[in-house]
Amino acid sequence: MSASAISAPSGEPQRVTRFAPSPTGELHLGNARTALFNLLLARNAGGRFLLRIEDTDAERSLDSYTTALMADLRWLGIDWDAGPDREDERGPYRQSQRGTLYAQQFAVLERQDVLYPCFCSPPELELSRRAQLSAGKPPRYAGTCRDLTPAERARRQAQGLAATLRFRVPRGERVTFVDFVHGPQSFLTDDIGDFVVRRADGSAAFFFSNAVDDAFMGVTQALRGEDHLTNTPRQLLILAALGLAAPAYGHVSLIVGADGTPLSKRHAAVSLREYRERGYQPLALANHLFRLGHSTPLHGLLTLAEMARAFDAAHLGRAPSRFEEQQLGVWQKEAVHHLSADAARAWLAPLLPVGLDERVTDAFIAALLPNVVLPEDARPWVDIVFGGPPALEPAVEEVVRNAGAGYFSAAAAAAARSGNDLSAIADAVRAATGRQGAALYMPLRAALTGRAHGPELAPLLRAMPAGKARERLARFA
RNA sequence: GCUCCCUUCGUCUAGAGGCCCAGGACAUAGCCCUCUCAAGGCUGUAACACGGGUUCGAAUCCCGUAGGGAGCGCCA
Repeated sequence: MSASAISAPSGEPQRVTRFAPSPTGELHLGNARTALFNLLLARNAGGRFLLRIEDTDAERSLDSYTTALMADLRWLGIDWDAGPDREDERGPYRQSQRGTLYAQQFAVLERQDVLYPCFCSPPELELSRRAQLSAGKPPRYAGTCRDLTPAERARRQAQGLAATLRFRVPRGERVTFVDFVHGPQSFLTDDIGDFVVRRADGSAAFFFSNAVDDAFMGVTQALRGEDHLTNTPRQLLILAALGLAAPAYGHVSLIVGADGTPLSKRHAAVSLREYRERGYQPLALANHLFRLGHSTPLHGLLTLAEMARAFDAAHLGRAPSRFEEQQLGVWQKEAVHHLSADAARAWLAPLLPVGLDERVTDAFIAALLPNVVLPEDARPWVDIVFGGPPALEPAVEEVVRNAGAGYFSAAAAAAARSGNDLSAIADAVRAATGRQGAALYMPLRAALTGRAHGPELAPLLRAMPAGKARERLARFA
């Protein structure tokens, strides 16, 4: 669905959402879901979706992560109206390139005296935090530099001490807002310590750059992880001091593992890359994510466009959602079964022997697709169908032994006559032995594949190179 | 420690005082179909964390308890 397929109700400002990752690692499930939800939230109202890279931490941010992030998002089917590779007048979309704007806004705040330089060193701050914690108190900034006189500030500056800029949080006030997922929220400013808005190296800190960018980029709805909920008052304070409009904030619960603890490598693969490499379909992942912490009356595999139409922020969950790979597997199976012939070929091609005839390839895939969830499920069948005669697994040894020589000589003869036509072979065996049902088919399956279970025999046989079937049947004659 | 968030079947969830001895989907069990598996059809098992209130009536409102999570960073 294109952004213009649904137009915003006239008179209402266009909805703008964003995904704002920091390029300090691989895109993981939680972030991918946040991105998806924001995309859907925008598209649902015919709005715009932005991608902003929060790379203010020069030490940890890597360009390669940004590139990978964008590739992962696109793989999932998420595309943005504006972003680092699609700049517009609200950009640039990399925070590392927005220093001028931040400097202007710092100046606005400095004029109001809501900012003050803090000369405390990281070790000092760490010490203070630890002391407070062990005294059973909240580890907040102690306010050491809050009320320095101009002379004291000048003296420290003269010593060459690098200063951060802190936000002077007012005392005794209450910050309220309506979280569009959780409802009304209220925080006391006395519980909030003065926080850093500009680092000693001059770069903008998260609370500041994130809030300012949302305002200047015209973001109307910021849907993010619940870990940001208690930080929201700080950002509201900044925006209020700047006289900028805040977006509506909504916080989705975190994704947890099967045991209810925060999702980690211990539970499952957490990066999108791993799922992609294991052969998961992007649509499978999107469908699972769509229903994780979000509910819809719709059943079955949905396209991104359908998800956008059905997305409803009112049905965003407040409780943490457990990520279970088994559930993802259900969507994966659905997605695989819905694969077009071309897509299925592309999906399984890496497993197939090179130089295979196109018709054989297609027959093989058609036979196998209903029985596989991941490419690895198809792997053994490549050998069974295209390799040498398969050894019998123990479960079917007796099936073959009990069939009797007449069974297989009839089968082999039919195979020689009619090629890999299952019904011709079955007819011949039926005529020769009088068998029917499982007694008729199981020895064929066993001799042909070595296994008791597998894809349907007729299509599988069509994929098998000529002569192979006859050879396999003849070996028990 | 302080502040905040959360708690309905195994899982994702519906539910905004009577429509709920709680509905759906997936998972799971049984049956049917069937050469096996898968698919499909039918049937079933299965949950309001706990304790107090308020009310004629509570999954829904209030208080508390327990458990889980987040934040309190010159990380985002």
